[in-house]
Amino acid sequence: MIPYTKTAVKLLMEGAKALAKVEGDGIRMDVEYLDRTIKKMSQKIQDLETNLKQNEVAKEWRKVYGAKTNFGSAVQLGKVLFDVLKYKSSALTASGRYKTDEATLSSIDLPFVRDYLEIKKLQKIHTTYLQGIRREIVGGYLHPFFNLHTTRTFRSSSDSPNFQNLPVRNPELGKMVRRAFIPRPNGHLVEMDYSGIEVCIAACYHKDPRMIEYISDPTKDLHRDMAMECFALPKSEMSNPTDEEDRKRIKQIRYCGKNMFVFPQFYGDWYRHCAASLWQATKQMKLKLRDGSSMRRHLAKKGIKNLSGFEEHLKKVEDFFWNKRFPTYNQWKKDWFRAYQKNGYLLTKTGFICQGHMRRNEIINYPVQGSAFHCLLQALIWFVRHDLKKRKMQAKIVGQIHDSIVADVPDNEMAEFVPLAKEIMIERLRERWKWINIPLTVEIEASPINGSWADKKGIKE
DNA sequence: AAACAGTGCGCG
DNA sequence: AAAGCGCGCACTGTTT
Repeated sequence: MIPYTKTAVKLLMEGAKALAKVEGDGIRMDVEYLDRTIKKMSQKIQDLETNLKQNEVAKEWRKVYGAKTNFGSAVQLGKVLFDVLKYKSSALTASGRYKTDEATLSSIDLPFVRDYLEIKKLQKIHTTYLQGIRREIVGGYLHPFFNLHTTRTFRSSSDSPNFQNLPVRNPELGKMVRRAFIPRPNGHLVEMDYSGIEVCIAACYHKDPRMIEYISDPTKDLHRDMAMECFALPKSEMSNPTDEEDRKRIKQIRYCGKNMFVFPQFYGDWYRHCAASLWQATKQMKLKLRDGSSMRRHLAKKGIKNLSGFEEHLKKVEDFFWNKRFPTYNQWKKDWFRAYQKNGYLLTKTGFICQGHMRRNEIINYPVQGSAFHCLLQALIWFVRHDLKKRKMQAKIVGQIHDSIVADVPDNEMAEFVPLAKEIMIERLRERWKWINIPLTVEIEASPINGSWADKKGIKE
């Protein structure tokens, strides 16, 4: 993929300059907190390891491997569990070895395996995040790199450390890491997030009227609707929560619809794979109905008794999704792929050409992923190279995560900064790129004054 | 010692 | 007809 039009080249050049400024400014870090937490974490992991090594399974492991024993080796673990102890292996890797990822291992009901997974998780936090970040801090500031030249789709990437994959989905671990990121004195860390930008940008390509309706009407909710269809639930089960717990229950089911059906389908997944993850989720996430009965039981009542029955059901859901619900989107995918087959390249809305040997799913996804990021990049360029400078503001952009921008804003500039952010990211962008014919929305969260990134909350506007 | 493939896992 | 897109980092085990 190479930049094609003049405007695309300009976007990359200005983007590189803006990001260089972001890298140079850096983000302030709470080094004392980090050092303290690294120490605590090392101790905790060491204790858990000592415990693990006394387990019967560990003894068996040593019997097999002797001096070569390495509790960090997933290959050894696989042999011990599946060859020696004869547990049933449910999946193999691409090269035919036993799979030992969390999804596979969590089905084995052994204290050893549970503890092993717990240690793994903590080790990831310790080495990749806490230590990995600490190593890169200079003079109290962290300067992650943001690259525009590494990615197939002309998104960005980040490294040393990667600022774009800090933990967040697990709230406890997310907070532990994000607590280390702080604003400059008397400032706020502010995160501005384009909501559902890839879905919006996809709609600018395919222009499916029913999808546009979903995006434009705030009372509509595609993820919830698809969760309902996937699990054969009536609307009453997914609306008007009775209490806080019920709200969480609905949220979990919606999460499954979003991340195990809707997004995978957009990216070119198919019903069997979706069925497998959803089916597993009913058990692993212990999905329930309002009366407390299990999702599996509910499905059984609907005549869906096992995975293959669920696959059949998902096949119908998928068919309806593409052929009845979003036929225009479906047709666009076909036409878009055919055009690539004929021409040998594709052109994105932001002026980039992708060429070379690509698979169908790549053809569908690259233009969307790239253009969505370019919206963010253009906004970031305006912030860094135009508006903040012109207004002589002290606010700084300190990072970027594909569809969100992180800024460090002095308390006395907040009232100016927030409306400016909305103006740049929504109005000005739509003015510049007329092909964006979908309303964009931006969610803004901020830390309290002098508070860390872990404490960010939605702000009143 | 450095490079590489394979695996797993963090994020959008 | 084919069958999730894009990244970076740590670690193991092998090859150069």
